[in-house]
Amino acid sequence: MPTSSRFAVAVHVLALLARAGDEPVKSDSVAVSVNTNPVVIRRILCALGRARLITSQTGATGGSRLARAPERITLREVYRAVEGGDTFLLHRQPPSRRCIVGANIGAVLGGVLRETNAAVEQALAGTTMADIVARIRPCPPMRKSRRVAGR
Amino acid sequence: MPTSSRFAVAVHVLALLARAGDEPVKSDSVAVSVNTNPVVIRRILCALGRARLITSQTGATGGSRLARAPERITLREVYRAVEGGDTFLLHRQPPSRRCIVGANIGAVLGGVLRETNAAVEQALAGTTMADIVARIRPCPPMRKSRRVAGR
DNA sequence: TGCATTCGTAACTATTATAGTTACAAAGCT
DNA sequence: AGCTTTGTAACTATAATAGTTACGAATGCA
Repeated sequence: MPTSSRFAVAVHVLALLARAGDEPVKSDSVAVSVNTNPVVIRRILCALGRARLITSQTGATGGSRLARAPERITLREVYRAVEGGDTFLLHRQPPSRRCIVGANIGAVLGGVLRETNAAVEQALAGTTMADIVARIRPCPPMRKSRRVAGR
Repeated sequence: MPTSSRFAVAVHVLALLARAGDEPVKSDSVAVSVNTNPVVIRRILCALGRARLITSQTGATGGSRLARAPERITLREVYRAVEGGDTFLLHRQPPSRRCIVGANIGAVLGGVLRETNAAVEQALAGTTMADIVARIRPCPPMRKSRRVAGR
């Protein structure tokens, strides 16, 4: 069983940006909503920026916003941006090559795990950030001039 | 990204038992093939026993063997036995409930992650230990009286 | 019955991934 | 110029996993 909440945090972050529309959102206000440290948020934002899902700007009026419409951002892209892609792993140390099973299990399992990771991505591809935002609440988007993003 | 090789090791272990047929396999000989410590193997075997996938016996002529035919053991069962089930997780600390996104993202993501975990299990359900063994090598099963299991 | 053998498990250490924190240079407004 | 925010480095803290040693309990056999 793994341990990373980065995907969940990334979706949370993008939902906040989606609700903010054109208004840039600062990492500090995101951190308040996510209830964590701003640097943790900036690391996620950085990964999302590298994946071209958001754009960020420094400066007093800076912050981050979505690079495209929420309808055009799938959870698959978010997942790849922050988790690198492969969730299911092989042995840590390579098995004994002197045993037929040990010598071949890597290749056999590799195929299975590749298919499994593909199934994950396919499942995530079916949901967009627009779907997420729509499910968050059946109500109009946030108004301007609030401190905490998406309040 | 997670970090557990238990699933890979468990499949490796079961492949060894499958190839051994009725002959009980000792944790020490499994450990040699997997290239790790016997206690690590025994912990996996213990989990597989709790899931009724194998049976084990103490004593000089003891060891472990499959509880049923390899055709009737799916990777889904193996996965649940050693990984508990949920690979995709939510936030570590709960988000701010004072923010609409924070207050609702848990429920929304929960649904998505449940579906994703289900997709994983469905993908794994399509392969049995018999498939794994068949792919390991197109050759007859091991002969008796070998020290290292499955050699 | 006594003994060698093996499992199951506790207890501890080592390693690694993730998250949290402090600090600061670089970028960008006004 | 001066204030603000991002991006990142460097460090600490926490937690999961794996590795190791040790030992009681179960089992079969002489």
